[in-house]
Amino acid sequence: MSDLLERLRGRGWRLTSQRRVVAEVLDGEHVHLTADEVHARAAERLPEISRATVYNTLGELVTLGEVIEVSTDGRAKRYDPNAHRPHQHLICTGCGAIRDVHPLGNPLSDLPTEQRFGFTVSQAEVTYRGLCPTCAG
Amino acid sequence: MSDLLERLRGRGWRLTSQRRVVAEVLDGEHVHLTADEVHARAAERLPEISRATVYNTLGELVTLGEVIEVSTDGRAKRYDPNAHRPHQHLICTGCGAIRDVHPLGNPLSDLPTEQRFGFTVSQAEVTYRGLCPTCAG
DNA sequence: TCCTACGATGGACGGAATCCAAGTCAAGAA
DNA sequence: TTCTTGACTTGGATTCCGTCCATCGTAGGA
Repeated sequence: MSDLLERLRGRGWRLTSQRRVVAEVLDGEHVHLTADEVHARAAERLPEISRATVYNTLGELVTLGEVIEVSTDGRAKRYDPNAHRPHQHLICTGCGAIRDVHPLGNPLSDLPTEQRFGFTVSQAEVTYRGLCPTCAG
Repeated sequence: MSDLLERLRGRGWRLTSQRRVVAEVLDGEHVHLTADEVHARAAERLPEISRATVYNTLGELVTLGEVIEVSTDGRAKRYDPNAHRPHQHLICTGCGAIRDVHPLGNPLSDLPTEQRFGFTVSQAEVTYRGLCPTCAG
């Protein structure tokens, strides 16, 4: 993600301090932050950044394919900067911790044609759930 | 799901008219309703049922394992009464339509031990996305 | 340096879900 | 059958998450 800003500039992005800070927050963290968490971390460096701008920027990054939006539960969406390596997620049902995981095979190929009902299926998202070592005690 | 009410009674549920109506709505519909849709259908039979009661009852049914909660996107959760047959979901990214699907194999077995990071993994949920025949035009 | 269109701001707004205090009632007890 | 009680329901307030919008500011080209 280090050359993210260069790539964005190449796509005609106006490089504002707000966008730079949001991109840096995502770059530095290999976790899965909510929009509000991104806003909080961004505000440490740029105190007057608004929530609307964070939402706008995250939405743009998702549209550009630089960040993946993960809605694991009914709560706040999380933003995953690891967009260029296909992966799935493993979530602890105790504490909510999220890990990127790489299952075997391609989940998409497990859905036979007669189970697609005429849909043009383009994506398969797998969420594994269980207890992490800490929560399992 | 026909003997659902009997099972619930056996678990010490107080059998109120509201709970009966919510269970019947889910029983009769083999689709994936939102809480508000359940409330609307329930209100046809029991006009004064409140939204809070519908939320309470749905939450209890989920806790008891009689209904599955599906949070597909950032929208309203959907409630799937088909809880006793393992299945996955195929969602149209255009109109939001949901279908139950049965992929080959067991998704859980695709996650090798070294990718479990000490977690006790108990569930794998697969969401396929694509365009339905109507939206693909 | 100036211009201007694109981006930022923050407060209002909206949908979804939860919370809470007060009222109601299912079902066991007598 | 009636009584009693605690579980259940109610609906309005509240929270949470996210979007919208009119206005202001500024990045970057001329």
